[in-house]
Order: sequence, then structure tokens, then C-alpha cells
Amino acid sequence: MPASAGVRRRGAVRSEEARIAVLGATGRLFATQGYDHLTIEGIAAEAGVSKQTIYRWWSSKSAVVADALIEDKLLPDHPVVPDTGDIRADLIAWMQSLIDLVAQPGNDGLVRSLVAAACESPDIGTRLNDALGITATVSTRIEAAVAAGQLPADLPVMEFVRALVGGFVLHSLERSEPAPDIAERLVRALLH
Amino acid sequence: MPASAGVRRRGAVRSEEARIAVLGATGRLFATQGYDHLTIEGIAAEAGVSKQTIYRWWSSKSAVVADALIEDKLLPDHPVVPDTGDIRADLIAWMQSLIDLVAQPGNDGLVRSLVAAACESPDIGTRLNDALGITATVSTRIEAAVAAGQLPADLPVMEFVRALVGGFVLHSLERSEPAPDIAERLVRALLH
Amino acid sequence: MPASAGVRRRGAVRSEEARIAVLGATGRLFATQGYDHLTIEGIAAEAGVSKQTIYRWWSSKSAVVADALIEDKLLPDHPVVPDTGDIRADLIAWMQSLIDLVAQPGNDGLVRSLVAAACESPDIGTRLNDALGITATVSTRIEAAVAAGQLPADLPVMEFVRALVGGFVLHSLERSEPAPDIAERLVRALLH
Amino acid sequence: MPASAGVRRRGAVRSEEARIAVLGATGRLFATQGYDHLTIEGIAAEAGVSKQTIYRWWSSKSAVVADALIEDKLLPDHPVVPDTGDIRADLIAWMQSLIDLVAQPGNDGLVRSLVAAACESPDIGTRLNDALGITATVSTRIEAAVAAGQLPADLPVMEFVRALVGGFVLHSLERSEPAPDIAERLVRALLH
DNA sequence: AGATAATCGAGACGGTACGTCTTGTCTTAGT
DNA sequence: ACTAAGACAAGACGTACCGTCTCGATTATCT
Repeated sequence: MPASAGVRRRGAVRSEEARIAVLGATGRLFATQGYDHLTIEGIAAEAGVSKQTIYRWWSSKSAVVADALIEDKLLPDHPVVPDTGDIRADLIAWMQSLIDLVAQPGNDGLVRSLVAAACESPDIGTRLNDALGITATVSTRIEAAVAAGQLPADLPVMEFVRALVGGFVLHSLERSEPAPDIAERLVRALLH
Repeated sequence: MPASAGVRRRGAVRSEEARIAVLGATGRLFATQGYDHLTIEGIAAEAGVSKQTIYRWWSSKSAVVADALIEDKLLPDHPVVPDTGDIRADLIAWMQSLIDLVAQPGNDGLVRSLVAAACESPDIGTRLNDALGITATVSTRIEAAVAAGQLPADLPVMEFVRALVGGFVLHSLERSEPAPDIAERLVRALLH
Repeated sequence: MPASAGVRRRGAVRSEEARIAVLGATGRLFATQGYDHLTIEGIAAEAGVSKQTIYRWWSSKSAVVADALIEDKLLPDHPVVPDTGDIRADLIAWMQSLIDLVAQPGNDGLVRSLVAAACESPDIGTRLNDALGITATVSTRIEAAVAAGQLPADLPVMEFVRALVGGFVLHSLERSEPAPDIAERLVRALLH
Repeated sequence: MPASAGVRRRGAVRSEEARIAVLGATGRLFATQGYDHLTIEGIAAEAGVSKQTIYRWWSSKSAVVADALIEDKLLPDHPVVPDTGDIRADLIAWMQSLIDLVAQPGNDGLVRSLVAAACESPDIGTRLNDALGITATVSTRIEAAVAAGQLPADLPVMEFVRALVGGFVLHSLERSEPAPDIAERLVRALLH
């Protein structure tokens, strides 16, 4: 009968070094090449790790990406939602900074890559909202507005956030011209 | 003297038969295998057409898919938006039928496939809204509601629609449990 | 009134211009790219002629090449065999000039290309000897030597020539170092 | 302590099984289809091996063929040169058996295929003489004849052999009628 | 003058094979 | 035990030519 606590199993332990190298390499390549052109072999080479080491711990490319997403290797810092008391102005400001972020050179295609990854993997899909910084910042702000009576008490916050982010995502997929007032219009579509 | 306009160039003319076979095959395979597992070789084989014939007229897999999308080979019939005078009830009904549509066996992953295609191709991205039947049916209904005074006159209709569909898309990507009231909550998030 | 014999058939007549363009293009491409890399499409493009025009008059690549060979489009001028009375010296001199000819830059691979063509086509095979200028010049010289009593009367001239040229061809296929006395050794192997 | 010389590198070792399968398949296909119709894809399929495995170890079709040639996968057993003391009769007998060999059904085109391969590859060219069994058997017999005083002491043996085989090769390329005394005439051209 | 028949260019067509790339599994040696 | 290296079977990629075919224009002969 094994000891109740952690009977450290035999053999060498998983190399934390390798794990970090893989996730770091994934982040770097994701940023430079996008999700589609990411390859397991490329990650292994960039990380200085063997393919088998990746396959041993992750089941697929998207699993690696999902992990890298969790560990914040994939994205630049998310903008935070300001809180001036004016929920509409705050959301517009936040949406604008989100748009500015992905409009920066180098960040081109970042949303597309994330969405492509989400299409492949339920894991990433689930975390897509989080990845765009929503739960942590937007939901909180919305709930504050609800509490302040600026928004109806029965507002389905999660769906509200999804609609907001979804609108942004669809806009990104269209690669349309950067209409200057898109942030304002998008927020106004929800807050009328 | 020949007709003024087309100075018909020399050489054999493009085979309409081949064009149709390719788009048809694309539609069939897209439905059964999804966008990711679609291959040019597979389409060529299914269509009874040579690869070169595909590459001669389309530049990539996504270009073929975009064309098939235009020609309505990819999607089952879109639900139409009812018009009972109650904009909220109508949108909920429409959203519910959309959800039911993609919940049907065989249509699983259809939205994911479409979005994946949109990630690869600006063309498809642009048409994604149309593909989901929006411009044709939803926008019209929204505008009617605006005209009827049920929605503010300055509502940015396009963004409203994008938010609605975007919310639906993000929900689909999450593959979450089929919450029964999701249609209602999504619409209520926008119409509060 | 037309010539009595030829019941000139109806329709346009074969374009001599096209025929010449094809053979000329064949010669040019054969010289620069070798037989293997010669393509019908390449010849058609170089000649400014449609593929069908080639296929209408020639059955295959090798048929075109055979024709070009006959019309002397493929080869630089063949060296002639001198006649000083000394058959051995004459053959060595001729062989040496043959070796020098194919050693010139640009003529590299010419023999290989010819032999490759001969491997594909009986026609070209038959004419390979002729192509290397043998029948016309060497045989005559040999026969003169036979007549002069320098070579046995029952010498099988054709086989003698074949052995001489065959030795040269095998030497060319080996791409060995250009041994300076190879011409002399080759002739001495036959005239001992 | 490892052996001084080969510091065995890491990773899986080359599969001898695959190597043999490839050369065997090459031999089989070469015999049935000839060099021209040999394809890498065909070899891979016949050998039950992936194309990449072939491209990893050989640079081209001709390299595979050259290897198969070395390993004697391509040719039936070469006739040996008899030694009755009569060099002329022996050579005629050998040449006749060579001619008979390639005249057998199934061996048709074997010489042409070999020569075609030699045209493409210096390697094969170099080994073409060996492939026809010359160095091993003919040269030895010739040298014996030289030693016995039947042939001049300064005879360039290599060139003599090349002329003999070259004559045979040119004869084969011509696909002429099987003259019954061709072996005798060819040898007499050299031994007069 | 028309009809007929063969030419020519251009180029689309279904195919085969190329050589490269990636995937996911496996084997071997080093730590 | 776990890693790095790398070979392996499978199969898609996009390209190059193959040989056949269709198109419209042109040219020549026959009625």
C-alpha cells in the first residue's frame, strides 16, 4: 500500500526547462508567423527540444497553443477598462485601445490567429474570451455599471461581453478599412 | 462586323462543367469534413477534375471555398427573420432557429469551419456575415424596427448585427453546453 | 492547270515557316539544355508555335529531334578525316579534333544528349553514326586505306567504325579526365 | 569507453530494411519497365517506403539506379569469357553470349536503359563498363593474351575493351536486324 | 460566290510525376 | 526515466509537362 501522500514515482522528472522552452518558442513563433504557419517541428527546433518531448506532453499543436495562451506567452498586455463612472465612455476607450493594439505592425493577424486556433480547439475557444482580457477586466466593469444602476439589473453580463467582443472579432476578420469611429459605433450598438 | 463589345480571345473556353463540379465537390466535402480537412487533391478527386484545373482558376483552397460560398454550395438554407411586430421576439426566434440549425447532426462544426475559412481569407471574412444570412434578412428586420420607432433612430445597424452574430459565433467556438435560453439571453444583452 | 500527278487536296497547306521555327528552336534548346530537359512545350514556346502544330507533324519529342538532326540543326560542323596516306596518323588527328570539339565550352554534354536521344528512338540511333560524321568521312578514309593495302581486305569496315566511335562514346559517358593521349590510345587499340 | 573511431551519433539508425527494399524495387521495375519509365513514386510504392525516405538517402533517380547497379540488382548474370587459348575465338564466343543475353525476351531494351542511365549520371557512366562485366572478365582475358604474345605488348587494354563494348553498344542502339555474324565481325574489326 | 477542308495560334482539359513539407510514431544513444 | 536526435510511412502541397481537345481565324481548293 503506497503512502497516502506523494509517492514520488520513479524515473526522471519532467523537465520544467523543456516545458518553458516549448511555450516560449510557441509564443515567439505565433507572434512572428501566425497560427497557421506554426509547426510542431518548428517549435521543437526553436525550443531546442525534440519533437517527441512535445508529443509526450501535448496532444496536438492546438494544445500547445492553448497552454501558451494560459501562460500568457502569446499576447501583449491587454488594455484595462478604465472606470470614470461613465460606462459608455469607458467601454469606447477600452475598445479603441483594443483596436489600436491589433492595428500595430507585428500584431497584424493576431486576432485571426487566435480565432483560427479557437476553431481547432475547444480549449482555446473556451479561453478566447479570457485571452482577450475580458473576464478579468470587462466583466468587472460591466458588473460595476449594473450595480451603479447604469445598466439594467437583469442584464446577461456574459452574453453582453460576448456580443461586444464578437462584434470586434467579426470586424477584425473582415479586414475592412480602419473606420475611425468603429469603437464608438460598436459600443453604441449595445448601449442605446 | 462583329458585335462591338467582346473581342473574344482565341483558344478553348473555360469549362463551365468543370467549374460547377469543383464548387459542388467543395460544398460536399466542406459539409462532411470541415474546412481544415478539405484538401485541393480531395476536391479534384471528388470533382473528377485535375488539380491543375483548380490551380488555373483559383489561387488557393480558401479562394475555392470563397467561391463556393458565393454560389451557396456550402450552407443549408438560412432561417429567415420573422416579422410579428415584436422585434425582440422575432430576433430571439431567429437566433433560436440559427442555433437549432447548427445543432443538427452533420452541421456540427459548420460555424467553426466557416470562421476558420474566414481567418484565412479576407474574401470569406467579408462574406461571413452574408453567409450567415444576415444582411439579407436581419438587417432588413432591424431597419424596420428602427423605422417603427422600436429602436433608436441613430442605431448603427451594421454594428448591431455584427454584435449579435459575433456573440453567436463566440458561443459556437466555445462549444459550451446548449443552454436552452442562450438565444433569449443573447438578444436581451443587446435589447435591454 | 495543276501538275498532273499530285491531286492537291483541299485546305491550307503546311506552313514551312512553322516547320523551320520548330526545328530551329529544337536546335537552340538542345544545345543549351540538353536532350533530357527539352520539352515540347518549351519548343512550342521558343518557336512561337502551338503545341498542336508540333503534334500534328511529329509524333514525339524524339521525332522532332531526329528531324532536327537530319537538317543539321543540332550539331556544329563535323571534323573531316585528313588523308596524308598514313591511316593511323589520320585517324588520330580526326579523333583528336572530335575530342576537342566536344571539349569546347557549350558543347559539353552534346554527346551525352545525342546518345540519350538515340536510346529513346531507333531513328536517332540509326542516324547516330551519321550524326557524328562517320559514314561520310571516316568510312571513306578507311576504305581508301583498305584499297591501299594498309588494312586487310576483309576488314569489316562498318564494325571497325562502330568500334572506333563506340570507344569514343563510352569515353564521353565516363566523363573521365581529358587524358591527352586518349585519341592515340583509342586508335592504337584498333590498329595494332 | 567507446571505440576510438566512430563516435556513434544519436538518433535512430538508417533502416537497412528500407535500403534493401528500395534497391530491390528499383531492380524489379528497371527490368520490367526500363529506365525511362522508372519513377521515384513507383519505386517508393513498390518498396513500401515513403518518398521522403528515398530522397533522404539518394539525390535523384539516377543515384538510386547507380546504387542498384553496384549491388547487382539490375542485371542478370554476366557471361564470362572462356579461355581456350584462342583469344579471337574466345572473344567471339563471349560477344555472342552477350548478344544472346540481350536478345532474350524481357531483356529487350536493357542496354538502352543502362546507356540512358549513364547519360544522366557520371556515376553510372563510370560503372557502365563494370556493369557489362568487362573489367572483371574481359580485361583479364585480354591481358592473358598479351602475356601469351597473342597480342602486342603495348596494346592499350582499357581502350581495346572500350572499343569492343562500344561497338556492341552502338549496335544495340541501332536496333538493327540480328545479323548472325555480328559478333564475329565485331571482334575481327579489332583483331585483324 | 459558297461550301468544304485543312492549317494555324491559343489555350483549357484530365493526368502523372516531381521534389518539398509536415505529421505523428518509432528507435537509438546520452544523461 | 526522460531527453535529443533523427529515421520512418503517409500523404498534401504547388509546379511542370504530357498528349488531347476545342475554339475562332485563315487559306486554299472544289463546286
